[in-house]
Amino acid sequence: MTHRRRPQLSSRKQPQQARSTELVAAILQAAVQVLAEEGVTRFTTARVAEKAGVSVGSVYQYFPNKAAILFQLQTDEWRRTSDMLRDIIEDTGTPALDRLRALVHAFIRSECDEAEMRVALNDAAPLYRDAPEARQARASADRTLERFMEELLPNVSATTRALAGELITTTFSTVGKSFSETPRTRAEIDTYANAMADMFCAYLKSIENG
Amino acid sequence: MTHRRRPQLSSRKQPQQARSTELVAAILQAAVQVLAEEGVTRFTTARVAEKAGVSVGSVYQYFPNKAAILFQLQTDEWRRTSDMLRDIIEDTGTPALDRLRALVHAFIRSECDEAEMRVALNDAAPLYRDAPEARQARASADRTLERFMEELLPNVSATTRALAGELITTTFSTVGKSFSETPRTRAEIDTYANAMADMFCAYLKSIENG
DNA sequence: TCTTGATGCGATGCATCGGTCGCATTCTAG
DNA sequence: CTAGAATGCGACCGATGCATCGCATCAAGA
Repeated sequence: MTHRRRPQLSSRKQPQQARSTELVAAILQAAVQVLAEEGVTRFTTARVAEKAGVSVGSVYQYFPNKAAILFQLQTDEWRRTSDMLRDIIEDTGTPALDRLRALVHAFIRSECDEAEMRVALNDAAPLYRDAPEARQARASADRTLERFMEELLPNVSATTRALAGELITTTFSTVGKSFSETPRTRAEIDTYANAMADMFCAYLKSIENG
Repeated sequence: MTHRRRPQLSSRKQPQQARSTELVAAILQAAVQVLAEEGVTRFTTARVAEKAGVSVGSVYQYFPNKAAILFQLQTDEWRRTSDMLRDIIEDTGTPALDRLRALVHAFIRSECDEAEMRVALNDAAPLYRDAPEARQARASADRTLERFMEELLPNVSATTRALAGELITTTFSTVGKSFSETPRTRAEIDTYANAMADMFCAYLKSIENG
């Protein structure tokens, strides 16, 4: 590993007047469209600006560079899904394993929604992956899942629980991404999510029983 | 989805004299180095040529474009790992579940070897992913795994077996990739691979027992 | 109304990259 | 030995992309 770029991703300045906040919103919305319709390789500041009905200069008023736009989209995405997952986890009316199943279903479904955009956003990862902001953002999402694992595996050593947690979370996240790369029907999604939940449940039971 | 490029990936012409085959080898070797040391974003034909001690023109004698070089690397990679996995699967002296465990271990280990190159190669996927050659290459690898699944789940309907097979294969391939993105010690690799194998075994048992 | 900072603009600079083309060099068949 | 094919070269071209900068426009308080 050597010369990977460490682009500045934090925003250049905050919009203050009403028109500028609308402008930023328009840029982000256009960015999503460009990403979904053209893919990363054709994702350029000029195209985003054009689709947003805005000039390139305005884009650079609020984003230090191209990667920052993509990182913003990814960050928003992470926040949305982590909120969604936390809502499911904290619904302490239903049994833990059922919540796990619901979790898997929700995640896979959400991955398949707007799949084009998500796949392209994933392709863009090398543009911001090495930035410190990205590492930090990922870390915060793990906290809630950790607590959920304590609930799922109360009678198990911390190390094996951590291992199982890491395995399960990276499984449903990476497999979900891969699954959503090809178009799926609603039925396919449900059967697949069920299979994955079955796998997790079987695994967890096998751990509890020694 | 719209304007994704469909680059020509098949080789421009075959080397005939000795020096030209050496040249092609030098190019591919240099490509691996550039990819590992600089990442996709800095992977250019000029840099590859320079590191190979060769001119750009010579590169284009045997590769129609940049994507073709990357695709060649990926294809070789796929062939190596699929050969390795087949060797393990066809070792009919050991029980099926042990072979599955060996499979997981071997794959994860190989992913962690030369991880830099593999991660970068993965980042390059959008450059050739949509090409028909790539789809075809992936399909052939599935055949052997299908047969292995028949051995692992003999008393199960074809549909559930296919589902389980797809889930397991995409799991250990995508999770392996994700796992190898951060540097790992040998011990970490083994514990993680064991956990994954445990999960698969538990899942398979739960399927067999209804 | 005037002033001042915020906002918006887009032509333009600068860099890079992918790929080509005409020519030089090396091999090999006859 | 020689002719012609294969190979190798690298300056160069067109295209594209990212980002900037000086200027025009707008908003809002004095």
